[in-house]
Amino acid sequence: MQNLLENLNSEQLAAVTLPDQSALILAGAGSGKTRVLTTRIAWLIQTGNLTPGGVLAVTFTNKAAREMLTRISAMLPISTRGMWVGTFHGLCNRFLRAHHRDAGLPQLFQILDSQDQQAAIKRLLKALNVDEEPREAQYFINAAKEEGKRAKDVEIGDEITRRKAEIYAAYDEQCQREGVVDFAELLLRTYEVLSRNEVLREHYRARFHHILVDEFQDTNRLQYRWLKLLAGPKNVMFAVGDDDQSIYRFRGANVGNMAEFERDFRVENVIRLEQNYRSQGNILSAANALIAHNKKRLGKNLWTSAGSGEPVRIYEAQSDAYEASWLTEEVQSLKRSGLRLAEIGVLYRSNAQSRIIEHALFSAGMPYRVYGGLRYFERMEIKHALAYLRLAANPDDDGAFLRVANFPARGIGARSLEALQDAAKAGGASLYKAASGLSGKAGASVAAFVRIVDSLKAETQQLPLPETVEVMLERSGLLAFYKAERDGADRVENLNELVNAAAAFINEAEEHDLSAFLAHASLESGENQAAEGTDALQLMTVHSAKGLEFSAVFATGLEEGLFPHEQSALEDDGLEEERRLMYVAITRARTRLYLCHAQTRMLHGQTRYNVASRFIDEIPQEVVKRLTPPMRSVAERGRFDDQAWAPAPEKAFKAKTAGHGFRIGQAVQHPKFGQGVIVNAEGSGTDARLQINFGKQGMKWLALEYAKLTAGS
DNA sequence: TAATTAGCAATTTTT
DNA sequence: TTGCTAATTA
Repeated sequence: MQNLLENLNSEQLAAVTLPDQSALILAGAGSGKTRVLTTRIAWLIQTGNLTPGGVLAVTFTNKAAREMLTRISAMLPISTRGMWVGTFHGLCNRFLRAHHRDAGLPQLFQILDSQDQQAAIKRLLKALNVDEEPREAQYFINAAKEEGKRAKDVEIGDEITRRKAEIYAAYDEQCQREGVVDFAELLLRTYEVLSRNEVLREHYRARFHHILVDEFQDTNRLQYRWLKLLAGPKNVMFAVGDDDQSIYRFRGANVGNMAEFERDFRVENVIRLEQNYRSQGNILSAANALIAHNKKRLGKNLWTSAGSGEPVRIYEAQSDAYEASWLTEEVQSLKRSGLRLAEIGVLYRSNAQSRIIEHALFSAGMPYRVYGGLRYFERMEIKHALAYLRLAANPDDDGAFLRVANFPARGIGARSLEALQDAAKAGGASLYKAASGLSGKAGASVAAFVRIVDSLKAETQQLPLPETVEVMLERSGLLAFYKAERDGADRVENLNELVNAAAAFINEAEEHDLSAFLAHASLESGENQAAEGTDALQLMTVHSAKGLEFSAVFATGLEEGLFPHEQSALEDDGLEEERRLMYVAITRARTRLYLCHAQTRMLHGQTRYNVASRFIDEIPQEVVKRLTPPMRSVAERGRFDDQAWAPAPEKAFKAKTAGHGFRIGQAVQHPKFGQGVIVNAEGSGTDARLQINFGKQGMKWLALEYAKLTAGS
């Protein structure tokens, strides 16, 4: 026991050893949050307060769940089998498999990931013959479900909402008919079962005496209600989170849950973990000063016992290309000084920004790895393979049927499928069932496909999972198809990898059947990119960097309009969320932090002229060091062009002037809006209008004749 | 049925 | 500018 609690600081210790009452732990970045969470579980068990089976611990990612289990196993000589540790979705899946009857689901229900859901919605809209944006409908449905609302519960304010609610109702019917559930449905269905079934509810309430939640600031309304329902009046909730790192509001995360939790659970103990074990002093000062600009906070200040360390470096580049090539050189010099590339993170606000950075890195022969984009189980060929497996498990899965009926091509065209869909609709049956009634030429090719599905189902019934996958790859013709393709080598490799994935799954998971594997594939989208053995620079968005840390961090593209993103200005509370995002970026760094911005940037095929992000100004001067002379205008820039800090220009900067003395890129002063940069110009003479980026004041079109503009400093 | 082309829009994305 | 979808053509 002494061992467990060794080396905890006093706040961590207090959190770990809290008495049996609900608590909120405000855990700052790098404050040992996971350690507290896992030690708390281990301590409860070791002191006899709790049996492993009484633990319910919820995370947002599979990675975090695995990490938690590993750490608990390392601390205690017990099996973690009986614990419920997992993601909200994973745990709900487990619950619904166990109680599928009560939930009104088939035993082998399938899980739709976002991609599958979108496809299902598209199919539905087509069948209903309504003209609606699938994305819109998907957003509407998920938002409603996350509010805990069924179609009938949606408040109908106007015609548009009424239409969407109708689509929602039809979508739910379709899912029910096909035996599939989407991500939000996993949660909502579980919530509904627990609400109406008192026996089950009491059973789980009696079982999970302690409920622990990680990343609590990211919970949505439904997840919070789910937790509340499960906790009941007696159980103990231990919620760990950081309101300053709440960056997923656009996905439904509701920071307000933290305050609500304090009230609902009459939390007496709000413990703040403010000692940071990651970053050096100046970096933390920058983070603290920045986030202090936010009004809606629970309040927290990070500190460290490490020294102040290096200053925060600010680099101003002439263009996005300069930024990228400077970054490349800087990384090279860091590498020479002994830093591993994997210890360096390059962060940006949006994925589009990676392109130019990649270009520079690639030209310099610098190994890098980009996170984000397609993941293993999201790849097209894997989706196809999974569709065959889904049909083997449940032939009535229309989504899977449509996906692969004619892939590889076997003469089932759009017309055949339409005929089939009509027949299915008329008979109220699945496509698979309707297929036997089809006659003529179309009937023959469809029948051939049905035979493939049937033989797959029959042959794999008794086979172990990896062999099932192998048989499927052969029988479906997928392997043969990609082998014949010119550039199919990667896809063939990915498909073969699926056999390994199945083998790995039966080694690790408790259940070995096909539908468990399919659920796994839906819930765990897999690695972001095949891990390379080589040491590589890490490129990612700030969002995907959350939870990670690097010795050195480059935060790039810190410009008004980009970061904070211009779209955020339209959203309520948008700027504060952008600032939290910046806070996340800063707190990823251990010893060295670079903040970079460029004066011009190619965006959507046009050169944009940007001023530095306000977030840079919100960092105290005492902790920063400017690597470039503070430059105010493009006009002045020439003087610095040949200085050592500037890499060789790739191409001359283009600026146009319309005969009135002002030119694009020039800094100007306006009596009301202050300093800005001319971004665009139109007309000439008395018609001349200038578009000026005033940073905080926004982008404005001003008539030259009336605007009292003077050249800026 | 497949392949080409025009048009369009363009944050962030744990499951 | 890019990458995706929808419409058009061989």
